[in-house]
This record gives sequence, structure tokens and C-alpha cells, in this order.
Amino acid sequence: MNQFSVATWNVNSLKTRLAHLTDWLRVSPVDIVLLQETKCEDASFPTMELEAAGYNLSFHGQKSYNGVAILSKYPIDETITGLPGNEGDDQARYIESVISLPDGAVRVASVYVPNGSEVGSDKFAHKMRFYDALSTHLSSLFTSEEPVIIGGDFNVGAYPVDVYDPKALDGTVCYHADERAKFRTLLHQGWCDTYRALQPAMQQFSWWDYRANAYVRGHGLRIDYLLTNPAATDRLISSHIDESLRQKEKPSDHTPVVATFSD
DNA sequence: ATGGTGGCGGGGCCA
Repeated sequence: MNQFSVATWNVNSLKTRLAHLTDWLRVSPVDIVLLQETKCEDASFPTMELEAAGYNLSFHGQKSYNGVAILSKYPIDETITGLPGNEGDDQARYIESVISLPDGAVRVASVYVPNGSEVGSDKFAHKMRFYDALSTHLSSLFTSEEPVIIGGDFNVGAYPVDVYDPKALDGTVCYHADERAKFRTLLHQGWCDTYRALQPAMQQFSWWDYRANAYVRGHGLRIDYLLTNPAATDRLISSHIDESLRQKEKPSDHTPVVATFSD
């Protein structure tokens, strides 16, 4: 059976994490990689290094902040940059590409939902609006007969099992009821949280704060997801969190989530 | 613990 694999990873600066990324891809040659927080302008994207690693590229960046990208071993066809319906927002947080696999096309997107800073702040309101635009756009992709896979840093833990201390964190940014409701709107549309679908009760995290020894203390959240529409869910084989990247020297504060599908 | 650490860029913002 032919398979393909997809990963999402918030690298927290692509240039700083480039060796981690290329080393990892040599050991774990994922077919499609969805990156967030590349933090580099398009003109300085490390195209040569990633093409040498065997990937076609689409990217959407800006200076210092945000930035998303798609790496694919298979040809990249059409690409959309910026979240449709959110045109007034000039932050580089969304890119969507169609990939030509040997036996058909899949549509993938890399999304970096705003962190929200602090509940009640202007940035939090921006996060809520971003979710509304994301829900609207994804609802238009959901019923597509082509497989659609949305990966990214959604900056929210969906359920109590997804955070290290749900009682203490309840009401704080990335685990406020309003954010959980926005994210679960996507699940209620029918998008499949691939990791949770295959590990219904397991507690693993995808992000740990750099501060206060959070990783060593197990103080993490699962805020990075690979979501699939029914056409992609039908092909889902496995999904897991690869914690090894968080254990490296000078790691990203996030670690990759990977899923495999039948082609 | 309104701290803590890390990236960018070269001070303060963002996470």
C-alpha cells in the first residue's frame, strides 16, 4: 500500500531551527511539512537548503514575526497566501497549497493562529476574529472530494486532557472557554483531530513554555493539530507527536505532529 | 512568583 506522511511544526524561527529541521527530515523523511513561525521574509527564505533536502516549497513570510510555509516532496500546484475572508489582516499566518501525489491531489494548509497575548486584550479579540474567518473558510473546504489536511499551531488546548493542569489554566490564554469553543467549532463542522481520533485518552503535549523549566516539569499543552476532512480521514493510518525535537539543544518550544495516510 | 526564557534586532515586542 502506498502511503504519504504529513507533519506540522512551529519552528520558532526557521533559520535558527534549520539544522534541526533538515537533520530530522533525513531521519524521518516526511513527504509534506507544514511550518509556522518561520520569522523570515520571502526574499531570505532558505530555499537552497530545503530544495537540496528534496522539497518543493511554498512560503508566506514577513519580517521578525509569524510566517508559514509548506515543504513537499511532490509537486506543489496552486497556492493561496493569506486567510480568505481576512484580507484586512496583513500578518503572515495562512498558506494553502494543492499537492500532486502520484495517485491524485491533496490540499494542505499551514495555519498560525494568533496567540492572543492576554484574555480581554485587543490581541485576544484578534484571535477570536481569526478563528471566525478560519471557520468560514474551512467550512467551504470540508465537503471537498479531494482530501484536505489542515495543520498548524492553533494556540488552544481543546479539552482538559490536552493541558497539564486544566483547573489552574481554565480562563487563561490558550485555555479559555471562548477559545476552546472557537476551536471546537471546527471539530463540530466534522474536522477530525487526527492525533485524538487515534489516541482517544492519551495525554501528550506539543508545546512547553521555555520558562520555569516547563518541559522538565511536564507543563505542556497540546495546541498543534493536524485536522482532516472526511476524504482525508478515510485515508488516515496513524498520527503521533514526535517529542524528540523538544529535547535538542536550543529547541523550538513546539515539537512536530505527524500523520500518515494511504495514497 | 506579574517572574521566568527565547528570537529578533540591537530597544522593546511578541510568544
